[in-house]
Amino acid sequence: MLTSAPRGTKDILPGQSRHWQTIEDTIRQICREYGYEEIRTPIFEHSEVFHRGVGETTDIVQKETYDFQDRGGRDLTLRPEGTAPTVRALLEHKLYAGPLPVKVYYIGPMFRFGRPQAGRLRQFHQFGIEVFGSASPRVDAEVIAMAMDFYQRLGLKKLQLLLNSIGCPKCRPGHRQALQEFLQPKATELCGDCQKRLDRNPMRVLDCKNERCQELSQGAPTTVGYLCDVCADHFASVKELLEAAGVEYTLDDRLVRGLDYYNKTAFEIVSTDIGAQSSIGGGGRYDNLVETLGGPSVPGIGFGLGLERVLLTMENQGLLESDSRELRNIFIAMAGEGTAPVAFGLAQTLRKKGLSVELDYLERSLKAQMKTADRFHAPYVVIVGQGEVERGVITVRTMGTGEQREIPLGEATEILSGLF
RNA sequence: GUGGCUGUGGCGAAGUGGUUAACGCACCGGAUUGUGGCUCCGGCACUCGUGGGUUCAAGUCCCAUCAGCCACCCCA
Repeated sequence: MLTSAPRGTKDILPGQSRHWQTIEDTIRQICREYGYEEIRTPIFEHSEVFHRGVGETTDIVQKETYDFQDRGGRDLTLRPEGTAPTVRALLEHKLYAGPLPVKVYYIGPMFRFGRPQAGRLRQFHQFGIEVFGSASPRVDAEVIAMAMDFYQRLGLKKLQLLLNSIGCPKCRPGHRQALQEFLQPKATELCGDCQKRLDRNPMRVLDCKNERCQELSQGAPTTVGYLCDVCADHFASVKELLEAAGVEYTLDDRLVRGLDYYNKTAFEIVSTDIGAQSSIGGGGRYDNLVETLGGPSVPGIGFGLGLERVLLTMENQGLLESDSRELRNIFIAMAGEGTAPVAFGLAQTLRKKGLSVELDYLERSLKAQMKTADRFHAPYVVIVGQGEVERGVITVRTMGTGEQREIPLGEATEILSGLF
């Protein structure tokens, strides 16, 4: 299949790349305003980074990673998410030893092996941020508010912010036990996956999509019901701060994120406009991840937003302009012997003045060149004809009105750049 | 990994097993002399995803395979 991109990957063609650029511009802008600096990590890491970071029991690690060995026999993995690599970099460069908190963002491709469908690719892109070194609920609130601000700037509508707290290692055992006791009697009726989860990670039963499991877990003990004082206070503060910032949220006591490293605050943003994969972003606090990866005890929190899903939502909400062609300021048409050097030279000087200038590369008829100029929506066309060249002038045609006038070649640069 | 639907020119889309595979859009060229947008005329398919098979004959039937789409699992 030499002529098709690998399954689950997509070329971003010129008509689309414009939209990516506007999203990226928005990202850079918002990060500047919130005080986040970019970090760029490799797209592959030693496999252990993800196995230990994301969690061995996680679906992502168990069946979705792109693992390979390089020629030196190293076990490597294409990154399926951005947090673990960021933490690795934090440790490697001891960023935690500098001023805290450390606030970074990243944009880039992620890789997960799964069947492609609407809003799901094997190579997709995420915009994520991470904050290290503060356990304060202020950071939780800022991170969440920033995510919502980002969507808002792009014009996304009808989004829902789901919020939950899944507690910490102190309060989780209590909840875990209560949950297991609640589910145990019904164990045989749960789906296969959940029967395994019951033992390993019973929380996950709560957000199982299986209808029967949903019914069975009705009324089950929730994480918020078992929060320790510290976690409860923390959660209350996060909510209070969000309200103060005017960020609307929906409490969802079944929201349990799929990555093992989360604790306390967990959130997810969903859109109803992109098919079955409704989540367009999510994140949470991970106060133990840095330690898990062999570093000091440094609290962290962050989010990861799926850019394809953002784009999909924008598309389905009619937020993308359909006109895909870049505009040109000036098109230079030429016809006849000896006109090419004049046209070419003029194009260069105009470009150096900052104008977007197009000219004919196919040696086509003047008529064809005019058509091309029209397609570029060039407001002005410069016609360099043999007669003009001999007289030391060029013709400038205003496409909107069809008016033409001749100007001396020597003054062309000044006059033309003065039009913009 | 599982399931459903689909696969004809750059795109969209016809095509009851049997001559030269419609049409639309896009693209290219032309409609007297160097000029756009409208109109008109013309041009543009030696693998009908690929490989097998059935048949006198297959784009049209069967199988396999690949790919796309959608859904499940899970997630962004």
